[in-house]
Amino acid sequence: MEQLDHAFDAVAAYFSVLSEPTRLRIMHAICEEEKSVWQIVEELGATQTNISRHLNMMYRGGVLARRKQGKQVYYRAADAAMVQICRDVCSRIAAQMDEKKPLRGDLLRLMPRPKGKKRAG
Amino acid sequence: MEQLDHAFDAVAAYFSVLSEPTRLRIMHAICEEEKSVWQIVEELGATQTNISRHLNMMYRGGVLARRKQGKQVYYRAADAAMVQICRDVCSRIAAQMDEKKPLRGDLLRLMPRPKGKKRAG
DNA sequence: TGATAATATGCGCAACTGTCGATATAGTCG
DNA sequence: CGACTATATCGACAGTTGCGCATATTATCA
Repeated sequence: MEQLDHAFDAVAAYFSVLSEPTRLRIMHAICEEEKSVWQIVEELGATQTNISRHLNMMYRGGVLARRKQGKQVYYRAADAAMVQICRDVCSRIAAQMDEKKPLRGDLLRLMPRPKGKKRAG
Repeated sequence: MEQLDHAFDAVAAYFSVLSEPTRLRIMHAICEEEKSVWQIVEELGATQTNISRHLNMMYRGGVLARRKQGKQVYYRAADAAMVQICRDVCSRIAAQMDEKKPLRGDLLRLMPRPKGKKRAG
């Protein structure tokens, strides 16, 4: 029955991708629209080496998709449901937190939805 | 604007709790009903030291709740929504996986719901 | 072809994390 | 109180991870 180990490992690996502040900032930066590596580097104020490594890890982990155009590589969220899961976690943390904490408001503003896309209705 | 750092740190910390196979096995073991530390130790075949440490970490991280009864301490999922997030992630991973892989079926069977509780029809 | 820009990678280091054995604490029973 | 059980914590160690520097790779342009 310990074949389930592989399943737990896979889930843990997936959560691991999201368990790092820099990678969450990346998700936050590109969840609305795809951006090039350098755009992300400037927006986050981090080193190119570091961002590039995180982006590649997230890509291999199935969290990000990428597109090559000329010299640039554009990254975007691979899966809208994944971004939604991030929002859900933000809601959970905010929920068990004092309403007056500014952190609570910040949490609820993370990972905004793309603006161009309208839901039917 | 870098006050958001705290928000990202908080979310990363939350995901970190779920980014470890042993802790996911614990979630799987107790998501249906609360269990004592020793029950979990036996079910997972791990050392008491290790399980106890993980349980405490998950408790402090807000993922588990606990109840003391005599000598035993019973742990349970603190938040049904959290368990649902685990299921969502399982679904996501399974979705981008070959249907014939047995791992896919395993993923979809993780974190079963409590049997006794019925939703309003 | 060479020069330049955008991105990825090898190496080393410091910090963190999961694990274990041993032990400490808390609760129950006699 | 002491003996016993259930759980938590301490100290150490190996493996992992995030980071920066330097460098390699890929693509465009002259």
